[in-house]
Amino acid sequence: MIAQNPFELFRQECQTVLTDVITKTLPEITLPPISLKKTPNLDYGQLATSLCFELAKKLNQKPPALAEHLVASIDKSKFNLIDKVVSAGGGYINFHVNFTKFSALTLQSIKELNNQYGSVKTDTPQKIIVEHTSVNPLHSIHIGQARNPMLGDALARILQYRGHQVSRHYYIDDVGRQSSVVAYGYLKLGRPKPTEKPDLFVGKIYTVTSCIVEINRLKQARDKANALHNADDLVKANKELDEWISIAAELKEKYPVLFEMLVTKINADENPEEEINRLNRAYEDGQQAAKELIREVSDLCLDGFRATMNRVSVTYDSWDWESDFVWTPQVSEVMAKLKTTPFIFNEKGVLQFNADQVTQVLDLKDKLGLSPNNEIPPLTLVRADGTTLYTTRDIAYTIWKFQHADKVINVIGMEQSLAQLQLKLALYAMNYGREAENLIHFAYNLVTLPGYKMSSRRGRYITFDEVLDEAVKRAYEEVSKRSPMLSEEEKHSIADFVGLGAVRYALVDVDPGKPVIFTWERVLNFETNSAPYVQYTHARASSILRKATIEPQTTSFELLSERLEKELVLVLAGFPDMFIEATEYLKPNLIADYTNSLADKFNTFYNAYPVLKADSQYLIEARLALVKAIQTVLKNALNLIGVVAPEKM
RNA sequence: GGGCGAGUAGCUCAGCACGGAUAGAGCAUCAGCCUUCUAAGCUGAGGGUCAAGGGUUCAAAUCCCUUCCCGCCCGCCA
Repeated sequence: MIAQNPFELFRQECQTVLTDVITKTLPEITLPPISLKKTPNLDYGQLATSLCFELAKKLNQKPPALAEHLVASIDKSKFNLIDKVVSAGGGYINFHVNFTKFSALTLQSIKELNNQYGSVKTDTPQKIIVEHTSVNPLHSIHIGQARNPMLGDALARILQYRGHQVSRHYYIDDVGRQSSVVAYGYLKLGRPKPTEKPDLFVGKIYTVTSCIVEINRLKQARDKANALHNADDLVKANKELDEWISIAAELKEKYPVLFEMLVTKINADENPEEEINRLNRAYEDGQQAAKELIREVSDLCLDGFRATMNRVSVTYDSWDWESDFVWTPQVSEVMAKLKTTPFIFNEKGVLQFNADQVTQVLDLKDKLGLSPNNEIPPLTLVRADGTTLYTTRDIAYTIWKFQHADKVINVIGMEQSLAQLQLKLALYAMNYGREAENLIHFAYNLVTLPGYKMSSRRGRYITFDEVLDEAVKRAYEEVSKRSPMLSEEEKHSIADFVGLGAVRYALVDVDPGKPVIFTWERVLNFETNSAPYVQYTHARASSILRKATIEPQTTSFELLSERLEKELVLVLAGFPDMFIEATEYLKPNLIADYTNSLADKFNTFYNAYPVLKADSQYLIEARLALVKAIQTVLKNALNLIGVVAPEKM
């Protein structure tokens, strides 16, 4: 017999037995909702209900007596996966599984379903867009941004495994002023070919250009304030200028050649600021030269991003340019539609969206879980000069996404919560209620460096590539130390998946709501509770299977009678449950936790009992089947968070 | 001022949606285990007023209220 979710079968059986006995022995009460919880340990069975505590009061009985009474009245003839039901702990009813049958069911199911074990398919498959990463194409992806693709890719993987049709989208924000700044610098340099990894190359141009331009702008502001005798503005300008000049000194030292070149060329322009604004407007208008230029720089940067993400097996199905929504009528259509709603008002020539009014008119506060005194600030849609803002364009983009999907999950930092809420309310306002309800902001907290703030304008950040390089390097040292006999080729290949796995795991493992303070120690952990630990465990199981001279057999499961063996079977049987929870509640970190706890249990077992040298042929066969199942499940789970499950390491 | 997220062992974090049996891991510290299948491993020890106070309940780290503390957001930036 095979089951997609062995534990669920047991749960259903317990549920039926319990329901029957209550309706039979307590016909006078209406059947309460039955809650069966996993027990803290094997001694209490596998599932328990605390129902008697609640019923006892109603029935004016003591919980233990009630539990006894119910247990005594249970019809045992229906037991299949249930071994026994006992009352315990002053009122609990504990259900014990029949391990002979349950081990057989679980291990055979894993063997049979193999890489599909755990992938319990949803009854309601949907088309889902997961938008993630979406780093602006201005400089290399840094460690503070890398948490996003790690979470987004894990989400996409689990949703797909659940049977949804998932599409991974990258939104390229190329319309902002920043894109024009980098393109301007790139143009001044004569559109050079990158001499290094292209995103790194573009990043340097961006940092230096934006610094020079900023100093220029501030000098003008200072002179103006001086002329007008505006003391406040003068102080402000001077203060900012001081800061930028210190940044300039830093950059000049770091990239002397580039800096000199850009200073010379940019200062040759009468008004660099105006050049950039002109470029920006030309781009929004879709003028050919501007289009070619900005797309060219952006593409360079994106090539670099693709290379970086490729290293950690993250890929995308669609690259969506923000500019495409501006050049086509999509953004203007959204504006036209919004204007027909009563939620738009004009303030000094600026179009605003009254988000709060939407919550009132459509009575959404309660529905969206917003506090009644949470007054949502209005959103500016169109500037006085007629140009649109980021969130305005995002509305058009979101509507477009819903033309291709039933559900949209945006993996975006939680500092954008308000903007994401306003976006959702705009959908409601435009009568896109279904879309609004299926728009999910998957928020995560920031990654910061200890001691100082990561600053892209100072070019002061740790790139994701550096982190990956360092991880692989340290993994290599580790392999060389632990397995000096391996060939160089093998060492490098192991170092690669260990290092990259460690980083992926570390960024997915923590609750997304918690901030992560980046330390090398944290990300490059090779010990318990890390990808390398789980990978090592998988390799260890693989090693046993490789050395086995007999086949795993699925006949003598009653021999798996050690407590640890039973616990292992339970952990394996619980994989589908955990997977469903991780998917339905969008908690990829559960997967990482699960791999660790399975690895933990297996390693304890490994140290306590021999497999290949067990007492009897039958026991060897049964334990081999257990090891095989563990190997399969570890592999399936690791795959969901994009970590390689190696045969050897 | 308002909103959102967080506060659990010296440090990093699970557990909280759905209340339940002695609050769990790892790091660090200390003591052990490689002539049996991979020691990136295992065993054991110490370490907790679950931020504080109140409330609901047979039962609260978990639910409700108040307070404190930290981060983020409240732009004609993205």
